[in-house]
Amino acid sequence: MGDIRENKQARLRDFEHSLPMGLLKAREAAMSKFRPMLRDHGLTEQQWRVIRALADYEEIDASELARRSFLLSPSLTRILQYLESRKLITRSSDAKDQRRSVLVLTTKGQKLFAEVAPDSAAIYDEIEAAFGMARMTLLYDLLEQFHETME
Amino acid sequence: MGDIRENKQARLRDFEHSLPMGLLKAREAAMSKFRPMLRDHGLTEQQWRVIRALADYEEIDASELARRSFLLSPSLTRILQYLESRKLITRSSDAKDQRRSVLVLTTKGQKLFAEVAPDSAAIYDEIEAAFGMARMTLLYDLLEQFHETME
DNA sequence: TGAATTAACTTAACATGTTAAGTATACTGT
DNA sequence: ACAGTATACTTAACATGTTAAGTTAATTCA
Repeated sequence: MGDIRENKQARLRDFEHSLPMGLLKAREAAMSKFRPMLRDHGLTEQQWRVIRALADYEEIDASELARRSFLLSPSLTRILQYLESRKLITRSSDAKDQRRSVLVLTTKGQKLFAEVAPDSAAIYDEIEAAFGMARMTLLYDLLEQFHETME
Repeated sequence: MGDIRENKQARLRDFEHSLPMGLLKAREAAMSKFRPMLRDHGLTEQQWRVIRALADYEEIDASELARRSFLLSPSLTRILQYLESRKLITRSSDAKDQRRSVLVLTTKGQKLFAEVAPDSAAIYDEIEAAFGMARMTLLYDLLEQFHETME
């Protein structure tokens, strides 16, 4: 029972150093690297998540898009309205199920994606280089394990 | 160069499995355990962060409170107005520096803290038991390292 | 087959996140 | 002393988070 270990456990009891706070701070640290770049492209991080998900699929319905971009449907509804107003996406209703909307990136949307993607990748590369691939994958694995444990 | 490792690296390139998304999902998984309890007590997670920080200090000014609760000042301003309207805190201005407000938990606020704290601790215990102390501290350490690397 | 239920959104209401601008007080150097 | 600057908030404006309720279309099953 070393003091070091006891101190670590004690710190995790201190809410400023709790796991939820650690997750929040780590994410904020990461996103602060991306936000200025996205801002220069006129996008929020959530709008970029949607565009990125749309770029991966020819067609995708709103439910699937919400899952993949990890947004709640009310948020997604608003974002899709905005992206449609900027003519970055088009919506149509699924012929086989009129409840579903099918979203597609317009040419303009694809163009924007092509512009932002390299900048995004460059920042990701920097982060990876600074933190190291080994710790990066270890951290990601732990996050996934944690997520699974919480289910 | 095992395939397993290459796959992991490839997955981290897939934004749905990127580190920022992993951080977001892990945090959401954790907070979803706390939110219903906080809701029963009539608090949001941010309001609870503020109350918790206030409970740790006799007196604290808004800047320090923002740092400790990890909130931006505009958010904190609104939250303090709300908590004051519920008579959970009082504000006064620092005699030595009129720019600063000094926040203090009222008796009602202390009472609420005393009610919520055990429920919060219980949930934290469950999470700790489920995920294990070893992985918990490892994950937290990695998060701190990541945070430091990003500075 | 048609009333009840479910699914896929959308709207509403309120709280917070984020950036920029505004206000009042303190400090700094001449 | 005082003009200039910095600090500590506060306000504003817009976007998203979160929960609840509403709407329309599909599905179920008596």
